[in-house]
Amino acid sequence: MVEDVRLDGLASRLLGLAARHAERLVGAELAEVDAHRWHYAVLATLADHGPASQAGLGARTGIHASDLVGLIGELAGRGEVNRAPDPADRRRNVVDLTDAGRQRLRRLDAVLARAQDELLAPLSPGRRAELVRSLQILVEHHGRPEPGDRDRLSGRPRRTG
Amino acid sequence: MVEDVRLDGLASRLLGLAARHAERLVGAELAEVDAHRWHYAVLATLADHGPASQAGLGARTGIHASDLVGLIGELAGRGEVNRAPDPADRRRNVVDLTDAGRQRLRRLDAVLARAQDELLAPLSPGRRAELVRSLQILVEHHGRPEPGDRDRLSGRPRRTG
DNA sequence: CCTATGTCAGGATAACTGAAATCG
DNA sequence: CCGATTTCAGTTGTCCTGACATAG
Repeated sequence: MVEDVRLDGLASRLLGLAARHAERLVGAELAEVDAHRWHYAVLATLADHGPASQAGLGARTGIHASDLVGLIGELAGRGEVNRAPDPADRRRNVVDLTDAGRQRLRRLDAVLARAQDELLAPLSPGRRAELVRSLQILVEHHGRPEPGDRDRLSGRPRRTG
Repeated sequence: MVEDVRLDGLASRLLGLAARHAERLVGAELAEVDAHRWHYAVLATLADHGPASQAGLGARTGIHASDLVGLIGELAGRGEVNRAPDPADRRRNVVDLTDAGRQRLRRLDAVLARAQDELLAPLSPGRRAELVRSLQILVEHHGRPEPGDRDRLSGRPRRTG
């Protein structure tokens, strides 16, 4: 007799709301040190898996190839990564962490840890672990979105309609 | 020894990924019956709480007032809701479900239930309940975003940089 | 006078599409 | 010739701001 209200028990809606809170929180804390989620994703991936092509980074981070171009450009401009053509396959760029990048990552690791803690504050440690586990199961099960896997049908609201 | 990979255990990231999957899935299924998440949110809210002003609907659904204008217009155009000026407070519109709207909501309830089931398929019933509970705790704890509560600092990547 | 509501026009951003140039 | 990679230009959807008219 707790729920006769449809929206408040909808898993998909709760996921969206919680994700929005998380993105705001993390985005705000990263902005304070002049960073962005994507910056962290790239730096962390390079640290955890070593040098990679942009295509490789895209596959691991989920960041679209076309967005990676400018993103890597920014990080390279800050001297946090190195971008150089791959001698072995000259279509590719090899992207690698610099020392400055490693240093920055340590800073961002701390910021991220704080943000996660703030985000999960109302949950007990057991619940936090369970939540992370369930989310991992979900994203693994549904895999990465294949290109062209969008809604193929119309029916969205239009402001001009 | 399971995780030396930073991104894969990040709650904020997992929430974002899972939410994206959920939105795609629900969006695709709703599109098949020519509907949108927002349509369902409004119809369900009216069914659960009775007639409301647009401001009231915005508060309950989280849909922005400026987006509600066109949205209610669409639903009214389909004959699923009724929009009429409130005699008691002539700034307001009273929005109410029509019979067609109630009928459509029953259809959408079924579609949503199917989508939730697909979304949560890899989780046991116990895990599903736990997940929903944890998400509810999170969104309640973090409340609704107050107006003007955005990131006030710069530092996001720009394509033109 | 000040606030609430509905409405309109438009901005910011994340995620995406499409296509071109280059190379394997 | 086909496919992968990087790059550029542009689109879409969601959420949001700012301004305004009207009403309490």
